[in-house]
Amino acid sequence: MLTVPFEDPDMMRESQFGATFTRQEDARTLSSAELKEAEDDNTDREEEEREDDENGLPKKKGARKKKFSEGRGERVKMRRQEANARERSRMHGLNDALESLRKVVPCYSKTQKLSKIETLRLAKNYIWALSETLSAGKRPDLLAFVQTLCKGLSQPTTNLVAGCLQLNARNFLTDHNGDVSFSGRPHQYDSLYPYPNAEMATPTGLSSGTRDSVKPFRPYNYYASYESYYDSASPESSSPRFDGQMSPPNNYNGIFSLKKHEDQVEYSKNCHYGMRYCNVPGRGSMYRVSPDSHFPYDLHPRGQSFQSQDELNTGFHN
DNA sequence: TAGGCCATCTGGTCCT
DNA sequence: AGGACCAGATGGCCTA
Repeated sequence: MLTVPFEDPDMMRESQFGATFTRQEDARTLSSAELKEAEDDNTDREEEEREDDENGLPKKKGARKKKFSEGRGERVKMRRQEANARERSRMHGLNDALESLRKVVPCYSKTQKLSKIETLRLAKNYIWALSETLSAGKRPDLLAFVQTLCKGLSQPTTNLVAGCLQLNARNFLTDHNGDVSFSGRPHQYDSLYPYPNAEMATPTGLSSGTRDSVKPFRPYNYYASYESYYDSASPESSSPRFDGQMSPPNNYNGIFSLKKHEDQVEYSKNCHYGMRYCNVPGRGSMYRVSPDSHFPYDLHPRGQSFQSQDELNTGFHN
């Protein structure tokens, strides 16, 4: 099926026989004359190959190829063009889907788009991190979360995440193995935990208080904290490798706070972010909504303003 | 200038 | 036969 009108001048930008045109360029449309010329070229080449035979016999086995009738040749080229158009359309659809993914993944930025591969990696990390959070049933370590997000991402992307998080990228750079390691205290970390009663497992010593326990402050051992929390596996465990690259999200939005981009309205409509944590009829929310909810990881019922997230966002947005 | 990323073309394969 | 999907090739653009 033709998904795009064949006549669509934009879609039908043609670069027959190898030439390529970018979307911005005013690529020419192959004229029928050019098509005919190309066809003749091919036919001529075939003829030459046959004539090259020293015995004067056709080089190619079998009966001499039936010369395309003009009508058939045109039809073949037409089908090629249609196939090209379909392929373009298909790839555009794929790119649209990728763009959608970019928007729901942390650190969406219109100006600094994540590459395709980085988007996929980040999405995978994001899913993995969220899954871990859910299965753990407790508040995860923020840095661990970030580190998980950055696993396998490129340096620029990691920096981007860092920028979003207002953290120093050095704090969660990857080592040579592609692992994320933390080597310093995130000075602004406390600001991410504005709730005095934070009960989740926060980086040791960083939360202003916990109900479970108060762990000693170990400023240079966050990775250990990360490992303990995500001791099951790393995102890599389910994928072959990361090529030692890591990529960072653009803003803190999807994860620790709502993204403040143009789609925010849509989020509200579609149970995006905020949930993705949609209300469950009769229960208010499918997740616990505690009065002393802790920003990054607590879930809020749709409709409630993510005030705390917004507050945090002010610090995260570039 | 090299390398990364991307869009497009193209031919092959599979499926309906 | 024709469409979807895929991967390789190619060339343009951008950035370090």
